[in-house]
Amino acid sequence: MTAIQRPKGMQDVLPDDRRYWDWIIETGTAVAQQYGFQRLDVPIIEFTPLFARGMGEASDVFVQKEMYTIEEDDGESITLRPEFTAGLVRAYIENGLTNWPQPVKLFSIGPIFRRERPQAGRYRQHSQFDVEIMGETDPAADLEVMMIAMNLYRNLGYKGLTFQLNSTGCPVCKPVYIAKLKEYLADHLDKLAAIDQERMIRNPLRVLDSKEPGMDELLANAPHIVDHLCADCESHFANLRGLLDALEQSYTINFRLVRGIDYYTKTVFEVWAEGIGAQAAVCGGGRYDGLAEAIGGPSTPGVGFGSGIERIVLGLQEQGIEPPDTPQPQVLLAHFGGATKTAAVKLTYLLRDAGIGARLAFARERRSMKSQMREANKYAIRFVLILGESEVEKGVVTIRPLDGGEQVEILQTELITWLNEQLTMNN
RNA sequence: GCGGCUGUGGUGUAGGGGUUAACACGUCUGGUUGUGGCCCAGAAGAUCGUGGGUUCAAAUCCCACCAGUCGCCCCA
Repeated sequence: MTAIQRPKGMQDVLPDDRRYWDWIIETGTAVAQQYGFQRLDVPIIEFTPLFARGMGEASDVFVQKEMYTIEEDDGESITLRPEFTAGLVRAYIENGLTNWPQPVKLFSIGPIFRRERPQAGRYRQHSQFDVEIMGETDPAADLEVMMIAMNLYRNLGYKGLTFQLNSTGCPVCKPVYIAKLKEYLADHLDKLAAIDQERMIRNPLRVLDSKEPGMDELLANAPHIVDHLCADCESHFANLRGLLDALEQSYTINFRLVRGIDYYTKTVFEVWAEGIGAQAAVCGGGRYDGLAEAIGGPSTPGVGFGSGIERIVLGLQEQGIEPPDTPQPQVLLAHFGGATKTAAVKLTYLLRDAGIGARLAFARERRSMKSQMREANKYAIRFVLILGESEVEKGVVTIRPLDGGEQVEILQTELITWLNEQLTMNN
């Protein structure tokens, strides 16, 4: 029998990688809070219709088969969340946040699930840092979520990021544009690959995102949505750009940036990083003024983004950026079994209660000093506290500094004071 | 769902038909009685991804499957 393995597309986050996660989550939380956002967590499972609605017919079939959906005995269909936004909007409506002072600024962190074929930077379970503003149409709200993303990456020391920006219009101007795009593509049908011909029928905007060779020129000459926005969308977009310019935040207007789902309106954006494979977007988001209504709530504008933590980690590692050191105990208690062990255990917990991190050497029987010293060395311990028979008898502890300093003997009653002095030095 | 590449101790690799599968790192033990790093000595740890086939003989060649990985599709 072979040992059971983890399911496809699921990752174990080992301590070495986990350092990055903690750092990212900590940094993201700090940035969001600095902007006045509050954390709200929603369940990992929601009723399936929450995700099915609002996505639109084009993505319906394709997207839904990539969800982890469970049909329950009582006939309810539930789904492992494939995104954050729908759940947060649901919670906003269900818990009456509609009656809080508007807008409501929220963030969340956690796993999401998509049943796709894994590749670099794309896993079936991945985690997102997610930020949303509900109940605000001001382009300054769009700016705010975008800047949270940028701030996060900057605080992490990320280099070489590009802000990709586009507007996807609204229910008024988007259909008009799609018709124009379709018309143009139909005129050049012979130049389209089979896959793009399909896309043209199913979800024409996606043709803009085509990876087929030779599409650059054809698409450059195609109608671009920013030239076909209605007055409202046009001014929203101009306004947002003006604010970005005022902050001297560089960005690229990318007319090929599209989102496949119907609920997006006006602003769409991504942040791209180099060196993490074909899935270069480290962050994707936009405005979704139609979503709340689509899931049965009051019409409420919203804007937000999700940023994949695994991809941020990949990018940081690619750039050789190290997370800050995580705190480790700086003392280890060595002993020789029997009464010395009991004394060591007691002293260990005394230190821990006093807020001093301590590692206790484990040993079922008498264990050699050498072995315990080697252990201390492996974990970058600064002081080995030795409790042997003679120390226990005298009520002292021998302190062996591992940095080459002189070995000293201290009264056990003075140990905490002594350590507090030593450990604050050089730190 | 489709395609490319890859599967040898914990990790990284060598071995590309012939008896006990090699090396490095890591792990553990020891180098006198209670003292680390470096060094030295030793040990543990691999059904060579799984199953079939070819052959006197397979880690090695062939097929299938599985897993990983990269890309396509899709991307909320």
